[in-house]
Amino acid sequence: MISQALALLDEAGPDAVTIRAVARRAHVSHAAPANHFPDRTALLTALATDLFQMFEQDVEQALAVAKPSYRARTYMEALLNFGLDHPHRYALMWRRDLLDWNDLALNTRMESLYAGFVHEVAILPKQAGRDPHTLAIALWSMVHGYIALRLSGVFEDRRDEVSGDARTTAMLDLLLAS
Amino acid sequence: MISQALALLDEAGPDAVTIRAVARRAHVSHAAPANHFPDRTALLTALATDLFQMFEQDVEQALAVAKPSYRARTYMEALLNFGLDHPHRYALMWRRDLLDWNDLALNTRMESLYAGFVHEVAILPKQAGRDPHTLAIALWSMVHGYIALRLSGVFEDRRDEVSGDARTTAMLDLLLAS
DNA sequence: CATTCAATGTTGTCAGTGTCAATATAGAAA
DNA sequence: TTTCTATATTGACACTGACAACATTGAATG
Repeated sequence: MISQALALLDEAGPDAVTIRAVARRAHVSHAAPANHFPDRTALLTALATDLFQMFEQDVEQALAVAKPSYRARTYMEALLNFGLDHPHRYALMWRRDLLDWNDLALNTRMESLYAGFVHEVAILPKQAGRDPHTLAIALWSMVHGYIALRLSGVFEDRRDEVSGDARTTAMLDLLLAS
Repeated sequence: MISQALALLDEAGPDAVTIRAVARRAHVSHAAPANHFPDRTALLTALATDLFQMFEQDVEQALAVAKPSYRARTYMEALLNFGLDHPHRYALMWRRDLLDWNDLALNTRMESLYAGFVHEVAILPKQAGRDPHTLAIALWSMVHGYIALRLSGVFEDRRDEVSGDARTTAMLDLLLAS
């Protein structure tokens, strides 16, 4: 069920992940999914939970080969890569109206992801007296906002791919330097 | 038509702004809106265009009474206030799947808004040799990301309203200081 | 004033959707 | 062999966006 939902998501975005479309793709009647997920929100929530888990694996993999002084930065670059490589997945993961934000499994994944990032930020050097949460939120916000705006197409006609990545690097430099 | 759509948007979010609901609210048959908007996307695009215009007026008003050295910051605070005060409006304005991103009127509004911000950033002091676009994108991304994450409810249970605003201030300080 | 015609509104229909109810089936547990 | 739980199916309902056919209205034109 979820694997078919993921395929639909990648192909045509969250809107295309309909119960009936998933059922068709699984060669099953339109009401069969109801036995596994009470409603569409539950299906999408389960899918998003898996996506958070997949992303966390990406991060762990990237951190494993990262220089000790670049761990926070590696974290952000992993987020950036995930978002730009899988726009539909990224979009779904933050769509409050489509997910059950009170779901335990989903919350656990999100907390774990965020806690990992805060930890990397907290062990950054030159943290003298500064609240790591504030810095973590600022950094996360910037990366999230940049991905969201790029996926919205806002920056699309203002620069090409290559210079965009260069700008991203410059942005991270800017904030981390401070 | 649009005023009813706005009312529905504020009450129950973008999903509630359906052609038929707008028609019902206007005491008109379900197909009447088709004479003014070819499809739902066109209706939502027109609504979003108006929202961008309304936001620009907010900004102008705020800038009119802002200290000369705080103009860029005022801009960002206006964005933040708009997003947090009108979550549904803000959400619609960046929903690529619901709007016609090639619409001329919408693009004009967005360009104008962005150009105004880049201008304020460009005239900031201590700009020595730095690309104002990079700084503008970084700042805009951070504010946008922060709003998006707060509206997603990610930060919800991590701090209360007041300290959240304090944190926002701290974030802006952080980035502008650099 | 009468006619024309473009703008706008109405009714009816279609396929697609989420959700529910009633029913069927299969397979493990007893 | 029987029972019962998990799962699948069929059918229905209300809702949606979209289209087609038709009605109304009112201003411009002769």
